Order: sequence, then structure tokens, then C-alpha cells
Amino acid sequence: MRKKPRTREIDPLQGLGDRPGFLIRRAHQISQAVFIEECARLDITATQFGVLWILSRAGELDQISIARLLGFDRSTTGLVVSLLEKRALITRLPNKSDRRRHVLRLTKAGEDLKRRAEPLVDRVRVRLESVFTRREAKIFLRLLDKFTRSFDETTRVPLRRPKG
Amino acid sequence: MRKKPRTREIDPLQGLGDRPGFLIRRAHQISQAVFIEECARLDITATQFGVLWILSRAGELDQISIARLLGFDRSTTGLVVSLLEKRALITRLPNKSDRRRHVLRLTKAGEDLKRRAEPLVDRVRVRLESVFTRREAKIFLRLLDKFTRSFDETTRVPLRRPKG
DNA sequence: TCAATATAATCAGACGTCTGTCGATTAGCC
DNA sequence: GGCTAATCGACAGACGTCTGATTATATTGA
Repeated sequence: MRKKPRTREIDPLQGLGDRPGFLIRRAHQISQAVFIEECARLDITATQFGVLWILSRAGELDQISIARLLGFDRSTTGLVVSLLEKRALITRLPNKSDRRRHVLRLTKAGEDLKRRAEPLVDRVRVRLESVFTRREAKIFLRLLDKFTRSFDETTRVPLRRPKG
Repeated sequence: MRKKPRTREIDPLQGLGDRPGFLIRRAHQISQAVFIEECARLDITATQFGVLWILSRAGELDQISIARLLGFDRSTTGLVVSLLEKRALITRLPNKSDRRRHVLRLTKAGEDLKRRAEPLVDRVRVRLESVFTRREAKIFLRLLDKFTRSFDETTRVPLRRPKG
């Protein structure tokens, strides 16, 4: 029970470990790990699921729209998309009216995977929130939402949320 | 003032954008961006600053200890450390008593950079917290702390905090 | 003493992320 | 029609992160 700071036991993290940036980084590390763990058997990452999700909701979208909706960088989106295409989870069809664009759409396999992933992703949420009381979880999400929204326009890739 | 969901305007993010994992990812993206922005002229990342900070506090440490204290992966730590060594901000000396180990220590340049970075890193904190009231910021940090501590032992790299 | 185990560090491979740049294409303007 | 600006998407380069494998070294125990 090493509890005595008597012995001048320094905490090397003091002054760093309580900074928001540090804690957010750690929280991100944790939530990524939990996601990977829960969805291991589907071999899917949170980022990839985001794309499947958004395509499932929107029907079809081009790369840039996906990036804007999810807050991904264009390059990141390009990589994720080509990875999903390689796995035949989405198709990438040239857009007739604008040949710069490719219209993305879920394949049957993509739909299936997305559907099978949903309960697992729900488990991720449950696990992440399980350390809080219901009230705390609500506050946590509210503050995170306030935080991200407040910085939205200052980021390179602001989210396009219809809610405003 | 597009406010009517009358027109069946779907929010493609609904059901995803309010998940803790999604928000945490976004928050991480933001805090990273702010850090980079503030510390651009020192050409230093949050991760790199963490190593400088911890070495400044501890005097000398080996790579694994740094990883454990900061919650980095061993490989990550190795890469960051070699990068800092290349910039002559730290030295890496073989440990006599245990030849597996390399003892890391800040160079003069490393000390200087760390000192010059401190006010900038403080500005990062201030900016990140500025979107909250003082009370909210406190709660936010408390909940983040609870979150990260609760999952600490389940992560691959649990933080070694003397405070327990 | 020798074998088994544990630890430190490196390396390879993968993914996510960002920056910056470039070419292709479209759209706007004269 | 033709120049120009804007946009899309590709690519290269960099960093952080994780996993898994490997090597070198210590420690422990039979």
C-alpha cells in the first residue's frame, strides 16, 4: 500500500497526466482498443465501420462527402475506401456527370457486414459507458459533444451536421 | 434555418455521432490539431513532449519505463525516442548493470526545448478548456480521469501511477 | 551448470491520421 | 471558345499506434 508521499516519491506524471490532451489521447487509445476487441471476428475498425454506416444511411455518396460527414481527412478517407473496395464491401462507380467523382455504394456483403457489426458496436458503447453511472454517462457525452462542436469550425475538416 | 425534419432530411450521423467512441476520436483529433498548431514553431508533437517532460522530471529512465509511465506502446516509444535522439534532444547510453537497457537522458538542447515548450503547452490546455465554464471543465476532466483509470488495467499498457 | 522464464529492445507489417502536391476535370468569367 | 479558379482524388512522406516475431540479456530454479 505505498501511500506515503513521505519518502518524496515523485509522480512523474504530475502536471501532465491531468491535462485534457493527455486524458483524451488515453481515452482514445482505450476506446479504439475496445472497438477492435469487440469487432475482432469481423475484422473491422471503427473508421471502416463509420464508412459502412454512413453509406448504409445515405445510399450512395462520393469520397469527399463521406470525409465531411465523418470528419475524416480526404487522404484517410481515400485509404479506407480503397481498403473496403478491396474487400468487396463497397463498389466505386464513376460518376457520369462529374468524372472526377466516384460514387460509392455498399455491396450486399457490405450491407451484411454492417448489419452483423451493429450489435457488436452497441456492445462497445455499453462497455465504454459502463464505468459511469447513467447520469455521468449523460454528462460525459454532453460535454464531449459541446467540446467537439465548439472546435468544429476551427478544424481542418469540420463536420457537416444538419443539426447545426 | 433548415429546421424542419418535415422534408425527411436525414441526419446521416444520427446514431453514430453521439457514440462515445466517435466523440472521443473527434476530440482527440481536435486536441492533436491544437497542440500541433500551438507548438508548430518548436516542431514538436504531444507525444514527443510527453517524453521530454517525463525525462525532465525523472532525470533518467529506460525506454520501457517511459512507455509505462506515459501509456505508450513499446514500439511507439522506440520510434519516438529514436526520433528525439536523432534531433539530439536526448542521449541514449548503455546501462552498465543491464546491457539490455539504454538509459535515456535529456541533453541541454532537450532541456531548453522542453522549457520553451511549456508555456505553449499551457496555452493548449487553456484553449482546450476555453469552451467550457470552469465548472464544466472540472467535471470534464474528472470524468475523463475516471474513464481512463477504470480501463487502465484492461489496456495493453496500463499506466503506472504512483497515486494508485 | 543448464534450462526455462522473463524482460528490453528491435524489426516488420498494418492501419489511421495529417500535410502537401499534382493532375484531371469542371465551372465561372471574359 | 478559352483562360482561370475551384474541386476531386491520387500519391508521397511523415508520425503515432498497435500486433506479432525475433534477438539479446537477466534471472530463477531444477
